[in-house]
Order: sequence, then C-alpha cells, then structure tokens
Amino acid sequence: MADTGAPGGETLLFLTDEQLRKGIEAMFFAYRGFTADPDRILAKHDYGRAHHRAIHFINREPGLTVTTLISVLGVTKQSLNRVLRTLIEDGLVESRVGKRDKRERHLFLTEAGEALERALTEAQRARMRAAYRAAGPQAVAGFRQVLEAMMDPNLRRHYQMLKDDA
Amino acid sequence: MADTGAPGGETLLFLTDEQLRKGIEAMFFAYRGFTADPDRILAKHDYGRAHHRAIHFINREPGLTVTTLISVLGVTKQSLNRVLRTLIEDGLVESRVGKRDKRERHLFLTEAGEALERALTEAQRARMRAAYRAAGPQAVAGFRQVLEAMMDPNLRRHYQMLKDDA
DNA sequence: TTTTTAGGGCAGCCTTGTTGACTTTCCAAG
DNA sequence: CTTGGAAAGTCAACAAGGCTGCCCTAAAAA
Repeated sequence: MADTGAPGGETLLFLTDEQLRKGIEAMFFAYRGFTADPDRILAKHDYGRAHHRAIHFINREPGLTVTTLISVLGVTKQSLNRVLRTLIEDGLVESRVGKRDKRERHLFLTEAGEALERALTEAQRARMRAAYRAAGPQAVAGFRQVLEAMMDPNLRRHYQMLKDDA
Repeated sequence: MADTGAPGGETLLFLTDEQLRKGIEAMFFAYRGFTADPDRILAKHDYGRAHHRAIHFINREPGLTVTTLISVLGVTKQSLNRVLRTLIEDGLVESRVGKRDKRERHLFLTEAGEALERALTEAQRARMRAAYRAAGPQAVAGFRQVLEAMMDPNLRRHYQMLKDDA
C-alpha cells in the first residue's frame, strides 16, 4: 500500500498498524511527561494549563491582540477570557487598548508575569533538553519533522510564524 | 544554524533555548492535530477524550482490571468511574467480576465497543500514517526516541509493556 | 446618520478532573 | 472462627476550563 519513494519494499515496515499504534501511545505518554513539570508549578499558584498557554504565547509575541491569541490557542474568546481576567487581576498580564483600533486589546506580560513565564518555561525546557540530549541531534530533527507533519495546516501557520532558527 | 549531523562540538547547537522552544511549541500544536480527528467522531457519540482513552487501553489489553487502567491513565478511580459507567450503560464495555478476587472488575469491549474503537483508531492512525510517510523512517525513529526520553519513568513502564514490534 | 460588523465581556452549562466518605471482599492475626 | 485492616470499586460534591448565548462598544459601510 504505502510507497514513500524509498528504494526497497521493506522500508514500509515502519508503516505497519503496530508501529502506528506505538506512535500513538508514545504521543499520549510523552505529552503527559511534557506537561507534568509546569503543572506542578502552576498548581502552587492556583493556575492551570490554560494559564500557562496564554502566558507562553503572550511572552512569545508581546502586544498581540486577544483575537490573535484566540486563534493561536484554538479556543473561544469566552473561554480565554476567564483565564485572561484572572491573570490581569493578579497583575501578571497587562491589557492595553489599541491605539489605532480602540476595540482591540493588546496583551503584555508584567514583570511578575515574565517571572512566572521563566519559571514555567525553564521547567519544561529542562525536560526537553534532557530528552534531546539523550536522543541526539539526528533524532531531534526527525522528532520535529514528524510533529510538523502531524499538525493541522491551520495550526502549522502559527508554528511557522516563529522566527526560525535554521 | 542548527547543525544536526555535525561531528564536532557545535552539535550542541541543537540544545539552544530557541531550539527547545520550537520543540515545545511543536508538541503543543502537534498534539492538537493528533486528537482532532478522534474528537470529531467522539462528539457525534456524545463522548469525550476520556472515553477514547479508556476504550483504547481496554482494547489493547482485554480483561485488565479497573485498578490497572487507573494506573495506566494516571487518573483517580472516581474520575475513571464516571466515564466507565457511561460506557457500560451504553453497552460498549463489559465489566466482569473477578473469578479469583471478587473485588476486581475485569474490563472488555463488546462488539459495539470494538467497532467504535476501530473507527477512532483508524482516524488517528490515518493522520499518523500520513505524517510518518511524509517524514520517512529515519525521522520516525528519531520521533520515537525523543518521545520515549520525555516520558516519566513511571509511565514509560506502561508504554514498554506493549509487545514490541521491532 | 443609521445600520452592520468586529472585538471583547459576562452568565451559565457540560465534561472531566479532584477529594471525601461508604460498601464489599479478601486476608492475616488473634 | 472472628475480627480488623487493606484493597477494589461506587456514589456525592466540588473545581477548572472547555462551550454557546446574549450583550455592549467601536469602527466601517450604506
């Protein structure tokens, strides 16, 4: 059935149902590990993963609007709003009314927000770094390739918007 | 910049903070793609991801006990119970009292349960297959290596319990 | 100016996580 | 044998974070 363009025929063994099932479970278990460390930090502050995601992307692109953030996160504005409200109340995020278009709100991390961001990211990076180091650069390249191929095209847009490093 | 396959010392460039951040976001966006297709099917049946996970692991290891399933899924028994109850009521899962130990409940998929399992898994496999094919066998090997290195050791146990295919 | 459209906020619902308290069964110690 | 604790599972109630619906304000179009 599947022909990748490889020379032989047995290259296709990596597409068996068993192999695919292993991949599916690997994603499941790895994602749990991936979120475990930040989750512990968040719990201390009475926040959840939703707060983490908001903080992460506001840090990545300071001044982005609520609408943009909604589309990156793939949630409804009502859902995001609850999270955002608590972050603003707690003084981690600042929301400034747009200069040109006063309907827009531009989001920024405060000092305190940046501090939490660093703590969360560093915890997550530490695990990622360990995994990268254990697997090696070749494996990391493959890891990224497969993940990118797995994204919805719409989401991939946001991903590639990052200034690339290659 | 990132120099993946180099021999020297600059191989470490794949461990920069930028690279790690890209990896983190790749996980985030890819996981969304990973769950998107099953989620659509589940919505039609008024189920959620929790039901999918239960069905998946009951299928993988028919007859497993509630306690085992709890430890694989990493949720509390109360949380699992609600999900399991609806699946049993709807006739997708059968719960048999243990022969030796009557406290235990052994879980099995019914015909209908297996049918839904196939639909869900096939949707998820299709995406995984496409990603694998696009990335190639080498990349897939790397993908798996990094994911495995990212798991909590405790979870890795359950992952490795699978009969391996290599 | 008036109407339509877009950004954003609030209220309330549902799923699925949590802890707490309870029942049944098993096993081990007296 | 019985009794007391541990283990498996169920029921109740609560919290986080998704969702839809409805509303207000600002901008843009008619």
